[in-house]
Amino acid sequence: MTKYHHGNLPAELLAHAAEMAQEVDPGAISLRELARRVGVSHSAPVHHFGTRQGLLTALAAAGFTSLCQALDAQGGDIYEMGVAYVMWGLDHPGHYAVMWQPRLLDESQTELRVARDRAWELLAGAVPGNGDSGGNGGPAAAYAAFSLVHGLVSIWLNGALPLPSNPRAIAQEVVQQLRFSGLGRH
Amino acid sequence: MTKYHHGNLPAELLAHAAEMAQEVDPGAISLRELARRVGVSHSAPVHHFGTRQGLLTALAAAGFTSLCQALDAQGGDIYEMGVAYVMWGLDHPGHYAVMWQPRLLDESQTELRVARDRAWELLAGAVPGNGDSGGNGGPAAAYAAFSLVHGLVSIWLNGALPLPSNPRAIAQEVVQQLRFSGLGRH
DNA sequence: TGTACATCAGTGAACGCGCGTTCACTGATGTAC
DNA sequence: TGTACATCAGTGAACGCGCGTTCACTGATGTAC
Repeated sequence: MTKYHHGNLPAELLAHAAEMAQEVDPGAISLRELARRVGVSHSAPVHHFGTRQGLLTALAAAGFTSLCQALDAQGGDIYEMGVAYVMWGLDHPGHYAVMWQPRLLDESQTELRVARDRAWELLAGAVPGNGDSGGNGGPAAAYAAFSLVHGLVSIWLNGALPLPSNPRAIAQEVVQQLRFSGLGRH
Repeated sequence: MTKYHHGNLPAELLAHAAEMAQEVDPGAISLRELARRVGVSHSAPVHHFGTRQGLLTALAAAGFTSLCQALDAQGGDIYEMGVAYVMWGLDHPGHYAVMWQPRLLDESQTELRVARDRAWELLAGAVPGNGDSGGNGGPAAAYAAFSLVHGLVSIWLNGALPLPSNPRAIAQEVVQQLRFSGLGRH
């Protein structure tokens, strides 16, 4: 059953790391506890990720890649992307806890920077008036959109406010509270 | 110079704890490092706060109390309160890092719950249609307002986006992006 | 089909360290009389 | 003014623990010939 060569250990380590990051402060994740959970020697995570920071960085990069897929599927509609962003965050609490925390991450990792930049382009690019075409939205619209969805996810994931039973419905209403210049109500 | 009885040690400990919380992940704050910085024995913080969690809870409670003062000074205007909230957060990064993280805190501390509830009432009470008077805003307006300001502070404090040189001006614009039912543009 | 060898994945012992918490203590302050 | 005593603030030694990282290693796999 337990093979010496696991075959997919890095992926399984990341999956368990995500689980841990959702239980405790991500800064408190330890490589040894991770190894224990996966049932592998404590040096195995080191072998694949080098350091604690390396692990968190890989987790964040994987998160951004997955988030991009979710955003891409929305066809560029700013409101639907907003809702998709929130729902993705709720579905990936462990990844989310680490993604927007540069202090925990190794910025020299290309994979992280690429995936994060891509996600940011998708988000900011969907804000009216924020693209290359110029417009009247200005940077404030992009700040507002990102703050709104990031804030909502953070509040719910941190437990600052209790997670309601119908988060999607509320997320939809909340996103509607943004007035984008030049856009009517959705 | 160094008196045995310090006179104001708890306050000084909290001040240094706030400094530390702004440098590192708040989950990584240690009582011993705090004591070292203040130049006091490592049991002194224990004497005053009991545990690590007790220290963080006291820090959060002090933050909420201070935040309430800042919000109170805005005369109930929702837009000005939003800006004041953001600016308070930027001015108190250490407190803020801990305030909306119930996982780190001891919820049995009455002082924390009282101060936090008070802050929440001030915020939610200022949202149009969210008071006892009923109205058309609904809970989504309150969610949106809180998400927006909390998100903006988080983004800037975490370094997810660089802090601009004129945060207040941007915060003002960002808050204006909210459309509150029954309220015209400010 | 078989052998030699390189490469990769995972192990487990060892290191030094900082931590939270406990405990009996001492120094300082204040109050009763 | 002086003495006794209670209370509070802060000390420092000691405990056991889990951690990140290093290192030489072994087991498994695959490839060249």
